Amino acid sequence: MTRSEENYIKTIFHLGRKGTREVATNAIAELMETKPSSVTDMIKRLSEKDLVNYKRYQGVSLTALGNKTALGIIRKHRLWEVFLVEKLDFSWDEVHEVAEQLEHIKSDKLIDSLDRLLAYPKFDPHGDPIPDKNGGFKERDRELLSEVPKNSVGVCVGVKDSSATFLKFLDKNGIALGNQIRVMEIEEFDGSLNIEIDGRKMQISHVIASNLYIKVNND
Amino acid sequence: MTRSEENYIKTIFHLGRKGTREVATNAIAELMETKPSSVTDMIKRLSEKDLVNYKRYQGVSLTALGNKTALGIIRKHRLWEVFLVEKLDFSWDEVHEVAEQLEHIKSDKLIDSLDRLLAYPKFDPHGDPIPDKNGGFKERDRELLSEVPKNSVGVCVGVKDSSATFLKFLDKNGIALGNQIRVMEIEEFDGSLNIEIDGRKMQISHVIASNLYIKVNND
DNA sequence: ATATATTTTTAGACAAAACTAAAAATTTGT
DNA sequence: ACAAATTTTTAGTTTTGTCTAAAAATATAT
Repeated sequence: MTRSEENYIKTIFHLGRKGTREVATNAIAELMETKPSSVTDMIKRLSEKDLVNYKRYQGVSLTALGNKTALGIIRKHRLWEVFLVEKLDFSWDEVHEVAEQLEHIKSDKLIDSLDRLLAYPKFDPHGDPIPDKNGGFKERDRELLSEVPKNSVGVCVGVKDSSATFLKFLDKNGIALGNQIRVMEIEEFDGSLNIEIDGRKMQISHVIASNLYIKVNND
Repeated sequence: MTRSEENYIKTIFHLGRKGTREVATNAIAELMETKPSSVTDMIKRLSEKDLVNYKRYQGVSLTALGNKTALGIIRKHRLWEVFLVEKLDFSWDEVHEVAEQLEHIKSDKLIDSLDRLLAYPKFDPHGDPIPDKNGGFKERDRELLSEVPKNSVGVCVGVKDSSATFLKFLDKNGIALGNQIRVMEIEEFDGSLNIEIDGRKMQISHVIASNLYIKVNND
């Protein structure tokens, strides 16, 4: 598998998660910042290798093999992210770019040893689950902070948007994974929330709340 | 810089060390297991980028920029090798292949942090020096075991041949970096040596001795 | 339902990096 | 020194992955 093929597989996987099964050519092109014609070319190649199901004009989906491949790449990406944060003191907004490169390194021994060094982490620095060796992983029981009712109490366990911009914003406002959160008030008008987070009271916009995952207590 | 360009630069650097300044097209092709015509093509490209000095039929040498580039890649390669051995329990015969991939990862922060994690090592698992951030490094004072006189005493500090085959041979015979070595006898006939290594007496062939570096005491 | 807009695919080009085969330059042997 | 051998380069192809421009299929809107 070439680097480029791996990137396509990964993108198709991510687009397939959130939405319909069949992924549109244009959606892939947009996310990968490439042209639709290039996507069509690559899809044909992936199809020949039995990594995707493809019928012209009908979108594309991963085969079982493609899915397994995607999970392998995601496993590597997320393990490297944990490594960068835990061992090399990267902040959570700096890891993505480097992990994008490291995820393509080919060595089973390397990734298994890394997993061991990190003590078999189950989640990456953004709260996303890390597939195990066989591609298995459990989506953590979590909800968007914007979706839970007033008076909910829980722990911040992940972010939906993991762009550097959003993560830096959270840093600036002292919001981090593991923080205790209580929803004090939900504003009818604009959907903003009054929350208590690790003892501090603050107000956050609906946009912020809809990009934070919370694990609600006694659910 | 593409991966391929980096590999050429690295190869030209290594060939330039051991031998004449000007490196032959054929030598590069042989070491990289490619064809001379491919080498010529690439040399032209590197020349355009001012990484090598090139005059047709006259061989090739690195420019100052090319040299700096090579040292940067070698620094990364050797730091990753240390990481693999120290942190991931790779053996010294397993690191090269993976380091060949890792050396191409682009991130200054990554490599500086890795250097810190490893406590700024000066030598890689084969005893080769690791260039610092600015490309500076000191060749350790060392000699081939085959070159030192009878009764020399010292420490094994490196290998010349770092192929997996040779390294595994050394493992099997309990020879490792850091071992104390005394040259008891040098056989006129075939150049084989009787040595005492960490207390054990053994005989090694001239070929073995000429691939082991020793730092001789009181030199 | 049919014209319009959008999406997707095809066709043809290009750059990187490799190859083979043949030509040109250099080196070597006598 | 000059013919033979070797080394290096050129010329022309190939593969991967991209692009633009145009054609084809699908979706949408009145």
